[in-house]
Amino acid sequence: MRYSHQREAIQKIVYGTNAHPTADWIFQKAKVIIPNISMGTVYRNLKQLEHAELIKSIYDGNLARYDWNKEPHDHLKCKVCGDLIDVQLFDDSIRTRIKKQYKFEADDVVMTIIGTCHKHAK
Amino acid sequence: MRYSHQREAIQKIVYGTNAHPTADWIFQKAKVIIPNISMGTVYRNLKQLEHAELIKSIYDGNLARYDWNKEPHDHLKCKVCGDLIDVQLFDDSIRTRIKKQYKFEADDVVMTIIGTCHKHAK
DNA sequence: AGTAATAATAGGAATTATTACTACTTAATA
DNA sequence: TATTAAGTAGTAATAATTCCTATTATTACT
Repeated sequence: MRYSHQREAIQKIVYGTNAHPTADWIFQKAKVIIPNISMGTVYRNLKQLEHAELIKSIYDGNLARYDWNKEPHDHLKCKVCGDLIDVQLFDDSIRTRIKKQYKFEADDVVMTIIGTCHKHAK
Repeated sequence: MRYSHQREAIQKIVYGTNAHPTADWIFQKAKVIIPNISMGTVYRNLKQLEHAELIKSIYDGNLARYDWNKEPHDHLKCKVCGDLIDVQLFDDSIRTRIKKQYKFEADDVVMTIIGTCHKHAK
């Protein structure tokens, strides 16, 4: 993977937020630095960065979001404000359990807990 | 919600398979029964059935799938054959734990385990 | 049974997220 | 510094889903 100004900017944008940004959000930020950057460049580089394991992609419903946090972790999704909050719920023991119980070789556990975050407590 | 021939057909199709069908799969099946049914009708009714809690929707990556199984359950997604397998991994204790630990009111736990199913064991 | 009110439909256009294509540009390196 | 192949901008294409509108069908009320 050859260096590019565009990819460096995109990586810095993802690394600079905890907001689990979408491709479009990243595109808007990138335009400030590189005014004529195109959406295709954003998608291509996000895919490359993911492939190089420099970022992770997560699905929020039918929308892709990106995360600099490469450690296995889960998300609390607040249905009021839409926030995605990083949490650490399960350790590696889940993989062994799944393997034993279902004869399934687990690579990745993708978990999202949908509910209401503390900001909207009544 | 008023009766319609179309909705009845769509519900029966979802109830008649364990394949976690997509909207388009359901559309193809529905056309056999109602040749000039339209995609909009399929989507509208799937949404209504979900709202009436007669079916559940699940996201497989960025693609919506539908499930007659309304009990809380999780999915093993095989990355080789694409199959989604229903499993029961966690009980209600997870909700209490999430509430205590993160002050988050959990409604639904959406979990997908990505890996390789027993059919492709080497 | 006949009719009025309105939910639901078919068909197609519009939208949204994402990918593909292509001629031009730029980073790596010999 | 000249070569070459990866990367880019700009735009067209695709896929999934939603929206729109004139027409149809179900239900409620005579």
